[in-house]
Amino acid sequence: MPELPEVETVRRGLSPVMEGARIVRADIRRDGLRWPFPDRMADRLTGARVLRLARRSKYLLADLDTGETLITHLGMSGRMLISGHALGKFHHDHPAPEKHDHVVLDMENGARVTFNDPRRFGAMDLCDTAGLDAHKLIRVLGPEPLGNAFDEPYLMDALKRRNSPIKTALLDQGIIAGLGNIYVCEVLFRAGIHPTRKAARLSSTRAAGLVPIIRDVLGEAIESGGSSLNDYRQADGELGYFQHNFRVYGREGQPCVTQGCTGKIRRITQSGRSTFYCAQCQR
DNA sequence: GTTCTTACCTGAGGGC
DNA sequence: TGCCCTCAGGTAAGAA
Repeated sequence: MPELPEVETVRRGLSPVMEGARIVRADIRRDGLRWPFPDRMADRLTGARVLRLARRSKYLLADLDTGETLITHLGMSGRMLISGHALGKFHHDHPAPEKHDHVVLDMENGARVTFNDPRRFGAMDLCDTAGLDAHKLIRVLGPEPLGNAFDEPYLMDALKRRNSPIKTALLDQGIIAGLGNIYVCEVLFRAGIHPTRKAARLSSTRAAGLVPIIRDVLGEAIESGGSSLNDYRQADGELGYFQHNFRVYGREGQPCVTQGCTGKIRRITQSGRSTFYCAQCQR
C-alpha cells in the first residue's frame, strides 16, 4: 500500500531516469483511472521536459518546462515500472505493455516509465505549476510530517479539537499529510496509545510525543525502501513495494513484540479499516 | 460542523 | 479444479 514512504521511494527511483529528461512519447491507454485524465494529456506531456520530481504527501509531482505539473497518485495498487534503464545505463529494450499498464511515458534517454494500477484507485492530473497549491487535491492537505511546519504545538492543537478516535484523526490528511492505515497502526503501537482513545482526550504530553514517533516510523520506512531500492529495481524494474517489518500491522493473533508483554495482537474495525494493536501495551 | 458509511475496483485467499 | 464470498484500502460524496 503506497503511503508516504513508498511514494518517496518511488520518487527517488524515478528521479535518475526522469529529471532533466524530455518525454518523447506519452501513451495514454485508457480514459482515466479514479477520475478521467485531463484533456489532451498525451499532447500536453509529449515534448515536455521534466524539470523536477517532487512529492507532496502521497502525490508525485513532476514539474514540466511547459509550466505545468503532472500530479500522480498511486491509489491502492499503483506501481511505477522502469524499463530501458539498468545498472545506471540506458537502453531501448522494453517489454510489451501488460494488462493494467495505463500510462506509458518514453523518455528521450531511452527509459520507459509505466504506470500500472490493477485496482484503478490511482489518479493523474495536470495543472499550472504556479497554481499547484490551490489544486483541489493539494489544498486540503495538512503539513508534511517530515517538514518544519509539523511540530508538537501544531499537533497538540489539531488533536485537541477532534472528538474522533486518535486512529481516525491521524488518518485525516488534513491534519497530517501522508499517513495511511499501516503506519498509523505502527505509530500508535510505538506510542503506547490505544487506537480508540479520543484524540481530544489525549494528554498534551502524549500528543506531543507522537511527533518524533511519526518522524521515526516514516524515516525508517523511507530508509528501508531506499536501501533496498537498487537491488529491487535491478531485479524486475518495479518500484514501490517492500516488505517492511511491521510490529502490529497484519499480525492479528500473534504475540506482541514488546519484551515481557504476554499480550496478543488484536484486530478491530474503525471507520471501515482494520486496526491492529496490543491491548496490554496500548492504553 | 463533525463524524460515519458507502462506492469505487480487482486480485488474493479461504471455504466448500 | 472451480466457483463464490470476503477482504484489502485512499479518497470523495452522501448520510447521519
